[in-house]
Amino acid sequence: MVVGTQTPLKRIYIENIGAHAGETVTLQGWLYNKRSSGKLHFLQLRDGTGIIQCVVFKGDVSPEIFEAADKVSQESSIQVTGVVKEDTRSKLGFELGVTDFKVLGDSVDYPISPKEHGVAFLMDHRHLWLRSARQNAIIRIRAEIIRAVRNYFDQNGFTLVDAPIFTPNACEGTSNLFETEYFDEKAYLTQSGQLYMEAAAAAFGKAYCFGPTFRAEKSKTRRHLTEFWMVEPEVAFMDLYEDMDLAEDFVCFIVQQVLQNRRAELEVLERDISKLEAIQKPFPRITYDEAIELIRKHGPEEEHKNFPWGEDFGGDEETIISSQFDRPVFIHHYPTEIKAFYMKPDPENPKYALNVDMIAPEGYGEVIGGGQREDDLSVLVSKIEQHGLPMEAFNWYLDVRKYGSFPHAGFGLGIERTVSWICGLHHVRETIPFPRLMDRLSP
RNA sequence: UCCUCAGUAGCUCAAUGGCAGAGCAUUCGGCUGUUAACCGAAGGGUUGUUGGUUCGAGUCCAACCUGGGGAGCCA
Repeated sequence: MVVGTQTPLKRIYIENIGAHAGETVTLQGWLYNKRSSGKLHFLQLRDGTGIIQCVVFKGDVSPEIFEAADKVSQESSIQVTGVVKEDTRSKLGFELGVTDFKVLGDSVDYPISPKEHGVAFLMDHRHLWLRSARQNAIIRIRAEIIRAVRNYFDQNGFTLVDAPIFTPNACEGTSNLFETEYFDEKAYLTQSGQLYMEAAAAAFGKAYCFGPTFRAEKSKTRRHLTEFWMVEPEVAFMDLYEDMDLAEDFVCFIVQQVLQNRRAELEVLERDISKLEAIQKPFPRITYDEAIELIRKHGPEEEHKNFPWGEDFGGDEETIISSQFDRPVFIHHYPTEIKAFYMKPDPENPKYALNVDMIAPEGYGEVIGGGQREDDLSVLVSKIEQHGLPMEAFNWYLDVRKYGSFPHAGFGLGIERTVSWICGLHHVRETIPFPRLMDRLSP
């Protein structure tokens, strides 16, 4: 603050307005919208923590200030001083009776008007779109979910072990990776930190990583981004069933934290809160075979009646399964052959893997994928050979089995799909501040 | 990669093969309680590109470009 003789302004944020009723305060922010009525101007001021109506009455301010309030344009940055008044007509419960007003920064021809816009236009202006009440609510809920993720693991004995973004090889050999130059060799952007977490589990017992991951798939659906964030816990001496216990406890915690701390934002999004309040332990657990039966029994199309065993589920099938439950559902024991090489086959029936997916309710699809890892060195070596993967790239990974192998399990939770589900959104592109899609690299 | 729909004012959209339109935004004027305020006026157009059919094309045909929705792939 400037040291001087001027009266210091009492600057506050809109979210704290209730504590200042009757006081003269100063707000700084942007003009969200304006309505005018001859001798009255109603300025909707947005400061990032909320929106408040500021009433400029011609009789209360100088002609210059009244004129300035008349001319101010949408999204100009402004400073407003006035008296905080309780007012039942306001959604916030308070208004500001303006005594002083000035424009800090002009805004000429702001492109996003109060009326409707198309998705492409809004995505081109994503940097401005984030100012809108709805996008603001989504990103605040995303931040709350991420806080809950970190708090859960930090408070339950996990150590944060960051996985690298540059990786030397196509880790799982299943999906397309982004390739980049790394001095004189090729590197790939990580698709998962899991293999590194397995090494971390041997060092820390309980470990997790949280960061961006990348997939170069040409997927063009509401559930896919090329850059997305994943949290991946891995625990030594944990089996598949304890893995499911952990996942359901974790997801319940996230939902509870959002319900507790971001209710106002859920209301902005008109989210059905009762659907979230239903997210309680235990979650139903069904096998892949049982899931197939559900699809054949409840699928609306003819092709569902004959859904073949051995095929992975698409978005359609996931929706059919999730519609049978009011909370997330675990599907475990998929056919070993359709799962990644590191999944451990069930010793009692090696045709099935000790893996698990968690399908979110309301058709939001897979939010978690995980399971128990192959811990037998020789089995893992032959799996790598079967999948045609380069053995030398996995030498370090095999060391985890070579030096004191141990049963272990973990999972990965996709942040954007979780945000999409909890917010009740149609598309994951709104769940991340600056989405990266097949056909979108900017802004 | 495939299927499908669309592209007209800054934005969202109209216009039977026959004069290029509206709402919002912008500018000007009016209004002491507005809630996507309202009322009046003004400015704003190479109808995605190229070619074709036709007396005449925003409209019909072909190719291409861009975008939306979906599938596949994938998480």
